[in-house]
Order: sequence, then C-alpha cells, then structure tokens
Amino acid sequence: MISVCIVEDLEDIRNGLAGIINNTEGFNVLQTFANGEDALKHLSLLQPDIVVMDINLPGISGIECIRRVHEKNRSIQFMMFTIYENSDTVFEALEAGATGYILKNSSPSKIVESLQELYLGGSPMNADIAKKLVLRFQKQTFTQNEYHLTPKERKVLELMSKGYLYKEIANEFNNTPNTIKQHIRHIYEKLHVQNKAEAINKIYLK
Amino acid sequence: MISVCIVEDLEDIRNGLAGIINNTEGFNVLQTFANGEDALKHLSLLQPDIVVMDINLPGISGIECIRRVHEKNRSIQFMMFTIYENSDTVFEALEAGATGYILKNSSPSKIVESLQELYLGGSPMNADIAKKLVLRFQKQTFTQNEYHLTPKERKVLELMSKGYLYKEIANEFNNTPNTIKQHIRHIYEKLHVQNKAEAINKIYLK
DNA sequence: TTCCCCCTCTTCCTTTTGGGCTATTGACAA
DNA sequence: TTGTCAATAGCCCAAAAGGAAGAGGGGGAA
Repeated sequence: MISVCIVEDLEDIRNGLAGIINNTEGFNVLQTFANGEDALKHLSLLQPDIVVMDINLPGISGIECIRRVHEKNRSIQFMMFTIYENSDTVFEALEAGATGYILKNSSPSKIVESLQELYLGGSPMNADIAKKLVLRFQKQTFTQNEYHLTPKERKVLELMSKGYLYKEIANEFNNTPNTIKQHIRHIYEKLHVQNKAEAINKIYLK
Repeated sequence: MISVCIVEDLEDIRNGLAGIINNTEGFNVLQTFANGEDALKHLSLLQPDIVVMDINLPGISGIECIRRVHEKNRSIQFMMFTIYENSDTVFEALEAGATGYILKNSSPSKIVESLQELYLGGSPMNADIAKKLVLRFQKQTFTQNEYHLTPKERKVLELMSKGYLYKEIANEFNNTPNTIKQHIRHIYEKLHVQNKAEAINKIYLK
C-alpha cells in the first residue's frame, strides 16, 4: 500500500486528485492539505511514502515546504504538481528535494503511472525537463572548449580545481612553479577571471 | 521529414529498427552502419537529424563515436540504444554528447515516440536514469548539511566559491575581513581542507 | 623561411590567504 | 545559572597567489 498526502490549495483539484488516487488499487490517501503551513505541521508525523505538492501555494511556497520537510525526512518522496513548466522553478524544486514532476493537466492514468514510478525509485518527468538536466550535466565538457584552452592548460586547471598548490602541480608535470604560474595567468586571461575560485566557477559550476 | 542514421552491429536488430522507422510517417532512414568506424567516416556528410547509436559496438565504442562526431557536429542528436542500464555508461554517453536514451526491448511505438521527443528538443529517458541525474543535481545541497555548516558559514562559502575576496564578502555582510577569515577557518576545519579550491571541490563538485 | 603559438622559465613586487591564538557578546539549553 | 556555541573581531606571522615584463626553444602553417 503506497500512502500519499496531497498539498493543493484549490479544493476541486485537491479532491479530484485524492479521488483518482484513492480509487487506484495499492494507493491510499492519508490526508490532504490546503496550504503549506498545515502540511509542515503534520507531514513529519504522518510519514507518507509520497507527497504530491502544488508549487503555487498561498503563503509558504511549495518549494519552501518541500525544503523544510525534506531536510528532516529523507524517506518521503516529493512529486511536484504544477500547471506550467518554468524550468527555473523546477530546478529549484529539485534542489529543494523533489524527485518527480507531473503536470496538472496529465491524464489520471498518467498521474498514477508517475506515482508508481516515483515509488519504485524513478524520477518521472517529461523529456523537456530531462533535457535541461542533461544540458547542465554536459555543460562542463562543453564549456572547456569554448575558451580555447590548450591541453596543458586544461590539465593544470583540473589539478588547480582540486586544491593543488602551484608547486604541487609543478611536481606533477616536472615543471617549475613559475611555469605553472604562467599557465595559470594565461588561463585567467582566457576566462577573464582574477582567481582560482572564479575560474573553477566558470568552468565547472553553474 | 526527420532523417535518421542507425549504428548497430547486429544485422537483425539493425534491419528491424530501420524497418520500424522507415514505416513511420515523417521519418526517413538515410543510412545504417554496422560499426563505429564506418559511421565516423560518413555521418558528418550525411548530417542526419538523429543518430541511433548502439553503445556496445565491436572496435570503436558507441560512446567514443558519439564524442567524435558530436565535437564537430553540434546539430546532430544522438539517441543511445542499449540492452542494459549501467548508469556509469549512460552518464559517460551523456557527457559525450548523447541526449536521449532507449532500451533495445522497447516497443516499436515507444521507440518512435522517443525519437519524436528527441527531435522536438526533449531528452527521452526512463525514470531511473532521470533519477540518477536528479541525484547528481541534488548532491550540492545534500552535501552541505553533512558537514554541519552554520547558515552563516554556508553563505560565506557560497560567495567564496564565486571568487569573492575576504574583504568583498565582508562588505556584503557588513563585517570586517577578520570575521570572514574566522568563518572560513571554521569551514576549513569542518571540511578538513586547507584552501578554497579544495572546499569548493568538496561541496560543489564531483 | 618567417611568423605564430605553445611550453618553458626568470625576476621583482604586492596582495591575498591561511594558521595560531585570544576575546567579547548574545542566544539557548541543560 | 552554568556551559556551549555562533558570530563578531583583533594581532602576528608565514606561505601562497597574482600582476608586470621579458625571454628562449620548438613545431606547425602560411
């Protein structure tokens, strides 16, 4: 039996969704909430398997609600439930702890299918959002070539990003620290940055 | 008309797949290849919209093949085509430039649907793989709590990782640089690191 | 062959960082 | 009320990083 809680401010949608889930074998709606504040109070005690969370709630946002509950309850799975697909919002929610994502206009069967996937350890989401995740993932390799770094510079940058000192990098390549310094100066010029942290940020983060 | 090339060493599977795709309205199989070497020679000229790439090829691997073609042809979309779901392999392929992912035992309709999604800019993949991507994405936020950093320390760390100097962070919070230095000392102690780059690495990378 | 780029290394100098140590305040919990 | 801890801040000192400017060798392309 998969236990579910629903947080959704619109009564019709909330009840409709609860109906769909309750009428599906193997699912059980424990409780529904009309706002994030109520949900915050009770979710830790209820310990549902899944929380279906509307993102646009009055008062505390769905994302904030996920963040707070997720922090203390790592076993509860959160399924975002929204009408639109703003990718920033979705990323924020993923960061806050959500693992799945369904659109409000999905068919009942699609919704149930997604909940099952989530319960089985998957991350149901549409191909668009998955693509954005993939792009973030690819960014690293992608970015490096953009700045026309030479092979040597890339290797230096990599060690630098791991916290190696100039002299340690120098040992690694049998160079003098001065040489490494020179490479790093060139890297900074090409990236238009002034220090290690900025360089790492530009190449490996964001 | 969506143009497709197929790289797959097993003749039956290759022809079967080509048949499925050619019999679907809106799709056209330009050419099929039995190995990566042949594909490498011709893909740049053929410029298909999509390449369906088997990962386990004799000789040069599918991943290496994607990497090389992708490097010079950013508009060609790559769909991985495998029997198993080793996540390391899938990540490697994503890194190499693949954006979609289908299992060999998928139904013909599922395969066609995935190809359409890919063409429309999505990243078709099953919920398991999506979950792994999400987990990588969440790692950051996840890690921070592990080291019991205080909220202030987290904020300092964040600015530090962006390349801010002590005094710049100090201005941001109306503190003296000495205070920031002290916070950073504590951060380093908690993370067991000696410098910025290591700290960034431990919290935001890998 | 000439020119450009990559890799190598230097010297001189300033700024930034990091480690050790100490200390005060306020909040919160036992 | 006493103890702990976060946040604030200071001092001294040494190491590391970064900026400016120059220079030589080697290899590939025009």
